[in-house]
Amino acid sequence: MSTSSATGGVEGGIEDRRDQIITVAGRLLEEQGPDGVTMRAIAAELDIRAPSLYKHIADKRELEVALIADAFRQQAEAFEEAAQAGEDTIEAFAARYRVWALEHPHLYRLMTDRPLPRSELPEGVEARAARPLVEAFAGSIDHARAAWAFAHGMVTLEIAERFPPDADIDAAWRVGFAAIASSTKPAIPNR
Amino acid sequence: MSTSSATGGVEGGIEDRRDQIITVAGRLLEEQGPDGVTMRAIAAELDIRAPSLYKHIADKRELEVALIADAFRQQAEAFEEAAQAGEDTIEAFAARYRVWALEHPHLYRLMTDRPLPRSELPEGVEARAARPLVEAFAGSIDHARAAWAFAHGMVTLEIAERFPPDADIDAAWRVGFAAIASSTKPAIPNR
DNA sequence: GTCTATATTGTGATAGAC
DNA sequence: GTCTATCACAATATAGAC
Repeated sequence: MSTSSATGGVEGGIEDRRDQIITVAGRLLEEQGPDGVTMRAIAAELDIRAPSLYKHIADKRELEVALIADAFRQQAEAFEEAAQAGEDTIEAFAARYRVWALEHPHLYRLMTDRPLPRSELPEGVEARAARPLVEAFAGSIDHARAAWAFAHGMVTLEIAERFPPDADIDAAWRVGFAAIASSTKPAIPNR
Repeated sequence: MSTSSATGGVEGGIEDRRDQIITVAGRLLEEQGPDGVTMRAIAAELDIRAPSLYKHIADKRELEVALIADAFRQQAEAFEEAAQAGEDTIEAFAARYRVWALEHPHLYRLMTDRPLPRSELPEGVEARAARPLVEAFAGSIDHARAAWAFAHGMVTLEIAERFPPDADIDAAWRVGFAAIASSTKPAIPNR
């Protein structure tokens, strides 16, 4: 996990501690879910007491913002990696999106189920993660958004275990993305 | 809201109180969000003390299950109402789905963001709510599921206020559903 | 930069009297 | 069926010593 701080600068010893705190918070989030991320638990992992954390971060919200910023960077890297490997089709991005989300289900929820703290996020992180998909749709923002909503719905229902036990999730992905991917450029491979 | 109890029977005075409790819980959920639904708050609305609630329900989970069962009934009614009015197209169901979800955002989340307590739900409620959409897709369960995922993704991102402020949400609905609705029967009106 | 002590606030749930 | 009293637990955060 890349845990570079939201503020970005390198200011010495306290910055290291801050990074440790964020890293531990992220690990607790994925291993134990949101309820596992308490100030006490974070502190315990670092062998200090909870009040000491407040010398490094203002409050718990600051931690969440840092985790969300990090999540966007990870998503962007996954997409950019795919593009560099020549896998810049809509289907390839969908596959990456699904894999990343299922590998980080709690982080995925943290970054999607509430309004984004956009003013506190580093400039451009959201746009960077979105760019490859928009480009794959030749700049059609509405199609890109529809594709995103479909992927988000699928991933969300899969994470929440809300599909019926016998559902063929792969099949739903296939027909859904086939429909949306082909809607911009009907009979031509999408690039 | 139809608050008939999950057990179904009419057993006299205590059943009425149970229904009142569920009704109040549902109202608090929508008015104040999930954190507003505390046993103390429910009791206060009914002018009794929190411990008295436990003479009518076993625990808080039983309340949630009852609310979810009720939510399915409401959705089913919305779809069946549309079908009876001759609005049995995929687009019409999508519109109903969206409206219902946006009118009951917290209830919608309660019923979608965790695994369904299927064994505790009255038989058939889930299938009844799903049937109209599956029929509109001529029985193609994969297409119905893809359509559901798209609608769920849209509604969820809308409720969470996760779209960028300038996003044209209606446009995304249009292109997304046009793609999915036309993927089964390309050039023919979908019924 | 870490500590102890503590404020403050909250939750779901039970025991037992009436 | 309602009450009072209370348990058992947990959370974020601050004050002030060292």
